[in-house]
Amino acid sequence: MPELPEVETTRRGLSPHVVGRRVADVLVRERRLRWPVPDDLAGVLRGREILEIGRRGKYLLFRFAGGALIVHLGMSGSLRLAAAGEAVRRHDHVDILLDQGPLLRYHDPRRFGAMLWTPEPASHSLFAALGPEPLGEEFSPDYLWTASRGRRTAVKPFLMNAAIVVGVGNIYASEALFLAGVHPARETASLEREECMRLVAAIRQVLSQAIEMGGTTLRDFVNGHGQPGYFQQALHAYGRSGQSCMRCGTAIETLRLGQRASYFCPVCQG
DNA sequence: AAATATACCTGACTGC
DNA sequence: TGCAGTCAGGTATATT
Repeated sequence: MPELPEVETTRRGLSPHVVGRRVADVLVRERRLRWPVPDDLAGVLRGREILEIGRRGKYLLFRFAGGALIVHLGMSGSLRLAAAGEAVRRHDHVDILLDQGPLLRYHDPRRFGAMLWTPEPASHSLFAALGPEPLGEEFSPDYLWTASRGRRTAVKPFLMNAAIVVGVGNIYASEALFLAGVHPARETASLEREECMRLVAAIRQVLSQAIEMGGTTLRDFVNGHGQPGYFQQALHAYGRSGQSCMRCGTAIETLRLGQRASYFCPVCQG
């Protein structure tokens, strides 16, 4: 599923191929994403030069003079380079044709993603309430400790709350809690400073390593070149219910928190 | 104010 | 073989 590492992998893969190029046209085959794709998107983008691809949390920002194209991959989305004339597959919802070379093809079976235009990305409402970037300086043990005071919820949904820290979804929350040795159902307010330190370090480590390995591909994700990631080979907890813990050998257990499956080792995360 | 539930959507899988 | 039901999950929005 596209969490921060998958979005960053896409950004890095696409940037060298599209920055500096102009949009020739936009072809929308299916506009029913999370929100409707703007019906004048082709008119807005045509002729504009892509200056940069940025990222905020799990949002990609294609920056142009005078605005930005916001792209979210949802749960099953991917954005990749395709050769002109390459066969269109089911769920290839949008093509962004460039002035030369391959085109950008947006594919999203579950259509939980989004493609929006904004003239003012800095003040867009989608970004207004987002917490700090997990790989940035602001996300520190002190920050997490302060943010966790008075919170009665379980720590796993707390870490998945984008207002606390962006980019951490179900897979990496499970992995970070395993690495930090913290039980996913632990009450957030009871976290000690030492545990906040371990959690910040674990989140940074698991996200960084996943980016290096090109993200996690469970089913749908492919990078900007259409290739899967391979961090799924490095997962310690996620999806390993009943299998032995890689640290102590105990069977990995699962429980549901906030309607989401959570995987943990009952001994290492006791 | 924070916590929880709901809606959106398709494909893979399970059980009858 | 088919069909109904369940689950997966990011995040905005509604409800408690």
